[in-house]
Amino acid sequence: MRIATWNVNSARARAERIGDWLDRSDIDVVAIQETKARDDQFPASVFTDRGYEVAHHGLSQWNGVAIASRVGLDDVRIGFPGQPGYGDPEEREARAIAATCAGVQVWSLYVPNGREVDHPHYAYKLRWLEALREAGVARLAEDPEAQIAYVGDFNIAPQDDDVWDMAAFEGLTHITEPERSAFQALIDAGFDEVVREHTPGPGVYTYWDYKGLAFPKRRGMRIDFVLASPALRARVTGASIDREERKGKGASDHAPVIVALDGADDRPVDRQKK
DNA sequence: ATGGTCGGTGGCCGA
Repeated sequence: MRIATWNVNSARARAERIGDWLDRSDIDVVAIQETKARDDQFPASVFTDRGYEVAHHGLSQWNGVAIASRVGLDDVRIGFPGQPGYGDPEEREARAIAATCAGVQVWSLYVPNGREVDHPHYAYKLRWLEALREAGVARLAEDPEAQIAYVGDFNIAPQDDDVWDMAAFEGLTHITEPERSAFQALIDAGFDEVVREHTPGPGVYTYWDYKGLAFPKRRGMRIDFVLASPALRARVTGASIDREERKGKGASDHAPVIVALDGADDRPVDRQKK
């Protein structure tokens, strides 16, 4: 089984590219972030026309998350227990959706950006991550064998090598100690990050800004991850970052990130169709 | 080449 996560930066603007990517990528489950659509605007047919079930959660032109699966899509959940809102703690943004696909609970997560270190959005980001950790701890306490994948755009570069130039990020979000601690706390809670060991850096990224020819200049960031509970972590056989998808006109600023699990239809990641 | 990012929106904001 192959699970992917991809911040598409608008499902509508990216619909044709998403379809083309599905056609060539042999993906069983894909978690999508930043659909930038309400449910009534989401182009579900991109997925259903190709034999995927899809669940989408979008409240406005901001955020928006989805999961598509061709191996079953059960027990869809909107938001995680304790997920805070921005400003009004009761008003949750469309940043988390989950579904159980072939026995794996996949969470498509769009972690708040943080904007600036002294901005309220930054404190919100840290609150949001801590609440996610608490929800994960509670779930694993209930069922230590649960196969849970926390996947998506974490908007954190956990290591210095995860940005093209640390000096360029002085004073900015994504690389601060509290953000990195919040990410590490998820790992310490039992959700190991499984992509890096199969895609070692430096210079390996999942996001490149649209501005300033960042992609051709190889100025990127590694901010999209797959975190796996212990039972799921034991099944991971490989991972890859589809850097090709960042190329050309009409690309998202994020590349898809793919993880392979053991299973009857598994095949080596380095033999995947391009 | 006197510009040099997108997307959604509505006449700017968010990333």
